[in-house]
This record gives sequence, structure tokens and C-alpha cells, in this order.
Amino acid sequence: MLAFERKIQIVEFLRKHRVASVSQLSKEFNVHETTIRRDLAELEKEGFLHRTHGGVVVDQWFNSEPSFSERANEQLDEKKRIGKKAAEMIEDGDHIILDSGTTTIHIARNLVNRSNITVVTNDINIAAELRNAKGIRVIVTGGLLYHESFMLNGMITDQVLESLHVRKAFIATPAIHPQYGLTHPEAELVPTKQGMIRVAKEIFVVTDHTKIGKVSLHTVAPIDQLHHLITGSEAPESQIQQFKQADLNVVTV
Amino acid sequence: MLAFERKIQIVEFLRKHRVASVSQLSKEFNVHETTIRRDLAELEKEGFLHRTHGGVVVDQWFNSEPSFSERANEQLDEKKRIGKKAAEMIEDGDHIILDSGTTTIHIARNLVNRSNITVVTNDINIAAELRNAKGIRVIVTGGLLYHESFMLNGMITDQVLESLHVRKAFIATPAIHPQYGLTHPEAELVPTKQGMIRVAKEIFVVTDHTKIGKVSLHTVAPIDQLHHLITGSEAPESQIQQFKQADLNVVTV
DNA sequence: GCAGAATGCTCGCTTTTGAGCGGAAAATAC
DNA sequence: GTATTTTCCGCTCAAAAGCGAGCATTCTGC
Repeated sequence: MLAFERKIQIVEFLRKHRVASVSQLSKEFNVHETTIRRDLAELEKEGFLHRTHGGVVVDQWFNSEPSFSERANEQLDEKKRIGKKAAEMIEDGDHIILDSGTTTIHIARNLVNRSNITVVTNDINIAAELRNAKGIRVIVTGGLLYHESFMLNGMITDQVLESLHVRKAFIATPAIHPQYGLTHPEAELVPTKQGMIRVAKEIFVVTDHTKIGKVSLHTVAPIDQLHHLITGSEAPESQIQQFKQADLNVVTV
Repeated sequence: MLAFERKIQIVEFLRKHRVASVSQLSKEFNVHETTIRRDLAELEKEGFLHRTHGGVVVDQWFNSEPSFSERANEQLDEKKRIGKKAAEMIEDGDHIILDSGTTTIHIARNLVNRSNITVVTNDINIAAELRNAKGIRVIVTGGLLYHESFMLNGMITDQVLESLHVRKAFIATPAIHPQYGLTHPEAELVPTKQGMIRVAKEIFVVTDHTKIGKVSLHTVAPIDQLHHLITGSEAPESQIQQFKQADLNVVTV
């Protein structure tokens, strides 16, 4: 058997079994364990799988949990600060929208001990954070569950949003630009974010500084539909100024 | 077994059993207790679970409050059997509704490895159970979050239900009677259950035997709107007969 | 036969596991 | 309540399993 062929078959084998040990694969293909290790090292480098001591697991399995929590941990400290600041801008009696995201969840955490606030969200993790917050009314938008991120999206989500009216919406974004405004790489998530912006009087964009100045394929909202931008103090002053000139209230923490 | 694999399976084991002791896990995986302790220490650090003296419990929000889990543990074995049986009555390709409840969640658990099934639910715990089930499309109805039970209810829930059409609905109930049909003590939960019954072609009532023959204040549905009753074999034969005479297909497990 | 690649082998090194022991925490007795 | 017993935990050390790196061997195409 060709080395190349064997590597393909290893991936195939993993797709079926999800895990395999080096010795198991060695027997399966009748080659020395060293050879398997070499194959696995290369396959891992190419991103097909993830090695562990004694064997290997399919990358997606390995990724299923960590991918989200890892992502959540990038700029963790900054996101915590943003969450705290954003929560301070919410008043008792407010009805707000919290968009799904790893920054917005920190807003929710800062609301746990508040009272008389209604939170509308499409993020199950945010609902979970608020599950013991007796003073918070939580309305979940409903919709199709995205397994990876625990977010709800789709037609139902949009329909529910249409029937609501809230004071403030806190929108998460992977890209905001002083000219192109709010953009997003995934088309299917755009209508929901647009719906949130439409039904809220005041729009807060919350995002860590690495997203500032970026542009993605699909436009969610032009800059003049947004009112506040809360981000980390790591953001360069020059960019902040551009947003301020676009009439955005920029808050850095 | 690989160390990594074992750790994943420990989490999996916990998702099923909610709690486990070190010695129990040690036997389950045929490793020394020290090894389990090490695994648990790491998993706890990674935030997957919470250790206690002598064992471990899942640390995630979908593991609910004591009051809820205690309730869930009543007739636990019977509910497991009902869940398994109900899942067998769901076919690939089906679109179904799973009502919020401690019995219906066992149906969800039996669907995890199935594929091509669409599940509509108003229970966040059920959504959580199915979050890693790649073959299941999960649609959450949305609505006001009930903090204690992690259920969604209210106007939004009803509106969403109105726009759906499914094949089978699995309804949980605290009271079913051969003459008075499905009744419920809490008025505000009635419209949602009625909505579920209205939009589904085939209605399955799933409940443990202690609820049979009981009557509550508010009528949810007369007996002739229901089609199947799945309950434990603990239910007395005389009562079963009465339901059968009311033209209900009674399944005992 | 020869060059280059793939494979197998050996040897220290690292990671994981199992066992023992002192101390902490729960359970039980008083 | 307190004291005693039992169970469980964390720590350390040693054995076992697995690993990477370098080198020898085999295979392949010229």
C-alpha cells in the first residue's frame, strides 16, 4: 500500500471510529507503529485530526467543545471589561436585546443581581447565565438551534423579533468599519441582527478591539443606524476618532 | 482506551447519570481510582463538571436545581423506560414536538444518536440534551423563560406553535383521566399544550403511572383529541382498560 | 547498482498509570 | 455537641506505556 493511500485510509478509519490508538492502526495496516506516528504527525499538521497520548481522535470531536470555549477565551479580559461597562449602561426597568455572542454573555453575567430588567436573547447560553437571576425576565426568541454556538436563528427568530419593541440592543459583531458599518461573513445570520437593530431604539455595538476596522462580505447595518460602540482601550486612537466623526458614541474600557 | 477518550466518556456518562462516584467510574472504565481522580481534577479545571467529596456532578446549567432534579428522580426508572419506548415510536424523517417535562427529556436522550429528525421543543433542557446530536434539527419555540424549570411559555411560544405543522407531539402531563382527559393545575401553561396538540397530527401522552386517573383544575384537551398513552407497567389494569375503551392506544413499558 | 524515499529499529525521554501513606472530610457513635 | 471510625483525597514515587530523534534497512525507479 502506498503511504499516501494509507493516510487517506487512516482518516477514513477515524471517520468511522472517531478514536484510534497507534497500536490499533499499526495492526490494521500492518506497518510499524513508528510509521503510523509519522503519518499521524503529518495528518495533524494538515489539520485532519488531533493526536493525543496513545492515539488520535477526529478533529471535529476534539473541537466540539473547546472550539467554542477557546474562542470565548480570546480577549477574555477585554470582553469582561466590555460586559461590565455595557451592563452599567442598562437601567432598571429597561427592556433590552442581547445578541448571541461571546462578548454579550459577559453583559448577562453582570446583570444577574440586577432587577426589573427584561432581556430578549437568541442565545441559550445567555438564557442559562440568567436562569437564577430572579429579577430578570428572560424572553428567548426561539428558532433553529445552532449546535456549535448554542444560538437560535432563522425565520422564527426573525418573526418573533418583529413583534417586539425594546429600548436598547447590544449587538455582537466580527467586523465593524467607520465607513462600511456593521458587516458579517455569514449571510444567514444577517437578518436576525438586522431585526434586532430594527426593533430597538438605541443600538450598542459591543466588540473587542481586534474586530475594529474589519469588513466582511455582507452588510448588516450602515454606520448611521448605530449609536454606541463599546470596546477595549486597546483600540488605537486613530480608529476611535473615525468612529466619533461618524457620530458614534465610542466608549473604551 | 485512550486517556482523552476516557475523559470524554466520563462527561458523557455524567450527562446520562447526572452524578457519579469515583469508585463507580473506576469500575466503569477499569482504571485505578487515582486515575479517575486525576481525570476529574482536569475536567473540573476545564469547567465540565463539579467535584464533590466522593464523586462528581455535572456543573453545567442544564443540570438543574435540586428541586427540579429531585422531581426528575421520582419514578426515574419508569420515565427512562417510557422515554425509550416513545423514542422507538419516532421514525427517521419525523418532525415532532417534545413538550417540556421530566419525562419528555428522556425521549430526547434516546434520540441523540438518531438522524434526520426535527424536534420542536419549549424546553431548554431538551435543547441542551440534543446540542451534540448532529442528526437532529432542533427548533426552540421561544417565549418567556421559567427560571425553575427552564421551560419557555407565553404568547410568543403560542405564536410560534401556530405557524408549525408536525407529525407527532409528545405531551407531558401531571393529570390524565379517562373521562376528563388532559388537565393541568396551572392555567398559564394550558394554551401552549393546547397549541402543541392543535398543530400535531398524532398526540402521544407520556406520563408515569402516578398521574393516571388524576384530574386538575384546567382542561387541556378532552380524551378524544389524544391518540396514544405511554406509561409504566405499574399502572393498574383497570385504569388501562378505561383508557382503551375511550379509544386510546395504551402502551405500557 | 545507486539515489532518494519510505519503513523499521533502538534508545533516552516524557506522559500516564498504579500503589502507598498521611491528612482531611464525612459518617457514625457516644 | 464531641469523639471515633470510616471513607475519601492529594501527594509522592516507581513502573509501564508511549513518544521523538537518529540511524539502519528495505523498497522503488532510474
